[in-house]
Amino acid sequence: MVSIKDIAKKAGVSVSTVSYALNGNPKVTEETRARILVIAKELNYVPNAAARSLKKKESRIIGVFLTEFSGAFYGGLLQGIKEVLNDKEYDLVVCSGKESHRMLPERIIDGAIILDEQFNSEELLQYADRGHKIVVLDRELSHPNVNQVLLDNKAGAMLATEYLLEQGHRRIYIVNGPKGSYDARQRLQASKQTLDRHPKVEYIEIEGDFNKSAGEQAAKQIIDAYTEPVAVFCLNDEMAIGFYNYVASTEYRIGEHIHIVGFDNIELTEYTQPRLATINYSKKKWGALAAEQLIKLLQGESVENERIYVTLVTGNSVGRV
Amino acid sequence: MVSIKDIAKKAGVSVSTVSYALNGNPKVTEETRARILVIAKELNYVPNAAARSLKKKESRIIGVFLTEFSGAFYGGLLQGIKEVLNDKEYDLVVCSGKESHRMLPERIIDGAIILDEQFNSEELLQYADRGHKIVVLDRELSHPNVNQVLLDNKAGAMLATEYLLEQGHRRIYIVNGPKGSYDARQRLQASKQTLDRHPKVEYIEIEGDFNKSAGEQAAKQIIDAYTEPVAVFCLNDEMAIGFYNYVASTEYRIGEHIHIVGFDNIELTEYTQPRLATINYSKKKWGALAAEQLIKLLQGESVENERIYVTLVTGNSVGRV
DNA sequence: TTGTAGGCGTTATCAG
DNA sequence: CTGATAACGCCTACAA
Repeated sequence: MVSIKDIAKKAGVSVSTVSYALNGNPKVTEETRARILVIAKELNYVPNAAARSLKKKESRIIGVFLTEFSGAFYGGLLQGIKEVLNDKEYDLVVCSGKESHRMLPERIIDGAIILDEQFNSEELLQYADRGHKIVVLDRELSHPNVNQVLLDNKAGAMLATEYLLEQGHRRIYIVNGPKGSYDARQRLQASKQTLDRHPKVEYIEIEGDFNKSAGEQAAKQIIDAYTEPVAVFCLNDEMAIGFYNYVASTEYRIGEHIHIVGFDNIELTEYTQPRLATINYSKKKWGALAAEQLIKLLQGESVENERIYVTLVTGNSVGRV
Repeated sequence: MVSIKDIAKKAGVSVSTVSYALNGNPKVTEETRARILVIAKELNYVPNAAARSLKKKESRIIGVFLTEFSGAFYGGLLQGIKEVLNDKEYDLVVCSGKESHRMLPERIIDGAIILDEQFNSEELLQYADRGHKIVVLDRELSHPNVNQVLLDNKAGAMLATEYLLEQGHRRIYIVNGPKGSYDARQRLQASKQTLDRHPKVEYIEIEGDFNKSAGEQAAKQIIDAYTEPVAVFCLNDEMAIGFYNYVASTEYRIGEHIHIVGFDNIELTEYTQPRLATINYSKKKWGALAAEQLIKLLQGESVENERIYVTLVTGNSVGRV
């Protein structure tokens, strides 16, 4: 392993001069600097991150914590994060699972972005107390070292629900997300609140977990009880896709017998027949904003919690009654 | 930041005793060890990864390099890698993009698993020359510090092609993958080779890039020229899904007018109507094997290149002619 | 059984 | 402008 010591020896200068030269410190002549850079390249020198971290107390790496590595959902989000970070000379790593939590306290990463309900808030607060900077995308958490960038779930759920009402639907199913999910809780609550203002509308809640199979289950349940056209608000698109798949194996038609609206506007919705109505927001912007907030925290700037706005995407999955 | 020094002071012992105690070195009494552990917990001590890495010359972190963060495809693979690594007390981070390549030479990670055609082989070989251990999943690369774990693309393509032939198809389209892809090249070659043994069979190659939109394009092209039932081998499932979506907007039916077989057996194929015939292999096993090989390399064991076997999954997307 | 001390590769503070 | 030198936090001979 070649270190600045080796370069110093070969160049006939001291290690400090090498260090200055490599870091572009103006203390050293442009001439010797150039000479040192040449030698460094010759020797294939690469700085040692551990040594630098140890000294500078930062790694310039940010960790994003996800529940699982699957999920086509994450692509845009991570892209948004990455672009902002790279721009600020930070690097990004994606982690999952309890084992990798250590990256934060052990200072392998300088900060964390959390989209993992399983990463519990108490643990996060402990890290925040120790001075680690964190941005959460999946919960409310108040701490000077923590910033929130949350979806405007309530607005989204309201838009979706009102869309169904406007189209004349009076019998509405809501397919819920998993118990622990902040997003699901918010969406459900806002949807119910909207529906409660329409006493004539009947609504039924069905359990779900944000996975395709839950959508299939819900579809089966609804179709088994089918008497007349109904509307369904799946609290995410993934379940809506499962719903579609189940319905496709029956004689019923989406947008005719069963009207459905989702949430997230995942890429796949473009390909569904008929197009799934859903709630859209920019995943990339979400990620980018989260990254920006984290960098501000790291720089000691004060930041306000942020909200990601959402819009309704209409589609033929919802017809008029 | 609390270090072993602080613990030593509070415990009235030397730093080395603390270090021994924390690392379970039998040199220290069980009694003092216990006392030190209590104090460490009290002070909320967490070891500093940079210092440890610097000294031990290892981080116990493995990096997986992917082309992009999206792709539902990667879930199982990463899960397989993660399980093996965690079992061996290694941690996993997922990286993407040129900026993160530095993690290897700077020794932030102890080794790398590559599934990213854009990470060019020359650069990889440089790292291998410097002693870094690498497992590649997407190319052939011969070097003592590099191990390959490749899919048996040829067997898969042969199985898929022969399946179409057995079902009586005599007019076959092959929708190709992107130019740079090793997998695509192998699959195409094996498929052609199989078809060449059947001079009566007509086959046409269509360009593609492994994305859904390419499948749609191919479907459009084939349907525009449609005269009689045809068969299609999409070199991956993603394109097959795009193909399905396009066909769904026409009056043609998969498995009746157009027969189609894919490759990868991604989760979504279960939900297609009719079920997509495809080539299956265990993504999890692939990842697990890659991780095992990498660990062996890191331990200085010699390893043979490995191959992941594949099987045919039949489906109603292919009918008899 | 415990303590002392040197060093891992860098950075940064001093003098020179 | 350049060079010694002392950290950073941890590990590990070797000495006591």
